[in-house]
Formats: sequence, structure tokens, C-alpha cells
Amino acid sequence: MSDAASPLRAVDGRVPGRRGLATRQKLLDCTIALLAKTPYRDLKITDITRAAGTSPATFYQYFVDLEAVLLAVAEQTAEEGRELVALISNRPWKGAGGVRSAEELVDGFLEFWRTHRPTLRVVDLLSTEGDRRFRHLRVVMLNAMTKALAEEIRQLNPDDEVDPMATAGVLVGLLAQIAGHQSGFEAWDIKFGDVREAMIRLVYWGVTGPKVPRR
Amino acid sequence: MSDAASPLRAVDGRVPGRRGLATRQKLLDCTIALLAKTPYRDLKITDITRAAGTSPATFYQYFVDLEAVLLAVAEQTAEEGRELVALISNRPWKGAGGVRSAEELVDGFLEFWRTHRPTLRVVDLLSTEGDRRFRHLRVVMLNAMTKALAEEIRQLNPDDEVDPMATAGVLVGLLAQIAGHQSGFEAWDIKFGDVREAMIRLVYWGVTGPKVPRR
DNA sequence: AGACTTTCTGATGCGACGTCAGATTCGGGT
DNA sequence: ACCCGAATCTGACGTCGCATCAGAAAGTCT
Repeated sequence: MSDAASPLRAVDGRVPGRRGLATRQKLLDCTIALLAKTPYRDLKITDITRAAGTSPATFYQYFVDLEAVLLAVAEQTAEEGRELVALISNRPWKGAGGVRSAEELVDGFLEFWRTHRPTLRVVDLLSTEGDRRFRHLRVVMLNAMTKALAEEIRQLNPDDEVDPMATAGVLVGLLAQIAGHQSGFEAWDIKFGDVREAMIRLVYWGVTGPKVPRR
Repeated sequence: MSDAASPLRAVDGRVPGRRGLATRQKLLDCTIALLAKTPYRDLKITDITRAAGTSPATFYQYFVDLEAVLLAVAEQTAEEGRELVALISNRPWKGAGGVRSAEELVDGFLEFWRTHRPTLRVVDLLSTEGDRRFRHLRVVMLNAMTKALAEEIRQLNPDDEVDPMATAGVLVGLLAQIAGHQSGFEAWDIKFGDVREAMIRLVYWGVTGPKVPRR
């Protein structure tokens, strides 16, 4: 995710060596670990350095502020997000096979989200709050997937006047939303299996585009 | 939203009088105003009291902590959320009329979200982070709507084995997600009109339930 | 071993937090 | 009009995290 043009991670101008990169990574790892236990607002830089066994000053040698670490953490995750494309391209999307593809997409996405929940939580959070860097990152993370999905939609509905990217974007948003708010469904007495089923259907409908009466 | 059983708002045991309630409200108003300009993590209690022209100590007389104000603010909004039911019940959901109903639901929901964006942002945020109070509040806020939608779905698909509440919940989640991340679509070159159209269709499909091939 | 660079740290000024004890304002009774 | 008790507000304080700096420690090269 970092610019390939500047493969060197700069501190405050310097280019870190082995040791430096190691402690940088340690800070990243501790951040991830803490993120799983601590709500975003309570995550203090001091906590991270304490966990990493360094002084707070060391932290600022590698990251300008808290969001910078989070961004770095998120970039690692974003890279993995690209692989979700495999759940979309080169699959059947018509008929019974289409439903099965939708099923696998939903499950794959939920799994991805479950694995990286703490990180994705923060990305969602900060991009909702209007932070451009995180909003951009979120787009990048879901971009490949959305484009792939849009392509399938375009092929199945060649003469639809609605931009397939819009439909794809909405579907991906749907997946992200439900994945993030899974626990919200416990409050009603809804079995998650049914939620999953509902998502599968919506994805299937979104991709195949059943007939809609003209207004 | 406050318990009808204890209509008195307590400070630390006390029951505030006119003046007290006035400053309490002033604090609430200032919080709302600040919320529109400040990201959640940077919202300091000090800022609120400064804006309200009181001492920080006064704040703690009415709210135990920052989240308590936010909760109070959100409760006001949640109350209004109930009115969204009007966009669902007693409307046609079949055929062309159904599409029009979906259209009005989408527009109404987007409007509601736009009006209360700062508040809803925080509710989403904190409930995502696992705060029970906010998660509950979020459910309550969307509850009436979801139930109403589920009822329509149930009537249109009497012998569907998937719980209509699941489908309704997913649809409402979809609406909330897109409403919250509207600006995310700017990054792709998608006209929001197309996004809106995609949402309308998905709602229509979700409610009417087109045929899905068996796997 | 010496000289230089990289990396780390303890100490520091600043600002927000949350809590007192005490000052101020209000409202009703005479 | 005055006073008194209750309600309400406040300035000041100890604690803690932030972010920075000058200098110590560890590493590297010859």
C-alpha cells in the first residue's frame, strides 16, 4: 500500500535500519493487540509504548500521531482485502450457481471481516468521521471487489441504465454494514442464519437484477 | 426514551428545578453544535462547558461523563426516528406502487439521516465499538421501522421460510450504511442518483421477494 | 579501540480530566 | 423589603496522557 516510489519508511527524515524497523513493527503489533481489547477513544499512545516496552518518545520516532499507526495497521489489512476479488470473478452468477456464488461471497466476506474486526472497526469509524486518509483507504480496500462485482452486473444486465458501480457499491456497503453490526441482531431474536440468508438473496438479486415495474 | 417511571432527571440524587434543567439543556445544545464540527475523539468536555459558558464542574452535575451527554442527545433523536414508520405502513408494496413506496422510503430515510448526521454518526460509532447503551439505543431507534417493514414482507411472502425480521433488518442496515457513507461514493465517479436508484431497487426486491432458484 | 551513526530514553511543560469545599443565586415566608 | 435555606455554580487542585528535547546507550565501520 505504501508508495512503491519511496520504499523507505522515513522517521523524521531518516531511513530506519534493521533494529528500527523491528521496533516499529513491534509497535504495530502491540497496536493491533490493544485494538482488540480497547475502544478507540481509550487507546492511548502511552498504552502502546508500555505494551511494547519502550518510551513514548520512541513512538514518535516512527509515527507522527496515533492515527498514523492505525493507518499503517489498516494498510496491511487493505492489502489482504484485495484477495476478496477471487470470490467474485470467474464464477457463475446465473441461476442456481449464482445463488451458490452469492453464498460464498457472503461467507467469505463475513469471514474476512471477522478476522480483522478490530482494524476494520477503526477504519470504518475514522472514515465515517470524515478523515480523508481513512476514507481513501476504505475505498481502496473495497475497490477491487466493487469493480469486479460491477463487471459481473454489467455483463448480466447490458442495457440497464443504472450505473453498475452504484449497485455494486451499495451491495458491498451492505456486506460491510452487516458484518460490522452482527451483534446488533441479537437484540431482536433473529437467528444469524436467517440474516445470512437474507444477505445472500439480496446479493443475488442485486447481481442478476430481476424485473422492476416502471413507475 | 427516558423511563416514564422516573420522569425526574437526577443529578447525583437531586431533582433539578427550572434553572438546572435550563443549563442542562444548554449543555445538550452546545454538545449537538460541537458534534457537527468536531470529530468524536477530539470532543472534550472542556469544549462543551466553554461553549456553554459554565465551569467544568457544572457539567458533572448533570452528566456522569461524556458518553452520558451523547446518550441524552441521541435519545432525543431516537424519538424522532420512530416517525419513519409512516414511510412503510399503509402503503402499497406491490408492482409500480411498490417501487414508488421504496423510493419514498429511501428518500425519507436519507433525509432523516442528513438532518441528524452528527448524532447518528456517534451512535453508530459507539455501538460499533461495543457500548451496550448505544447499541441498545440504535436498535430502539430502528426498531419500529424494522418491525413495520418486516410486517409488510411477511404479508407479501406468507410461506417464506426466512425470518422477515432478518430481511427487514438487513434492509434497514443497508439504508443506514449508505446514508452514513454517502461521501464514500464520490471517490468512484458515481453519481449519487444512481446510488439512490440502486437502493430503491434493492428495497423493492427485498420486500417483494422475487424468485430465487433452489441450490 | 576510536569515531560516527542509529536508536532509545528520562525529564519536562502543557492541557484535559474529574472532584472538592466554598461562593453565589434563587424562591418563599414573614 | 428582608432573611434564610436550598439549589446551583465555580475556582482551584492532584492526576494523567500528550508531545518534545537534549543527551545517554547501543550498534557499526575501519
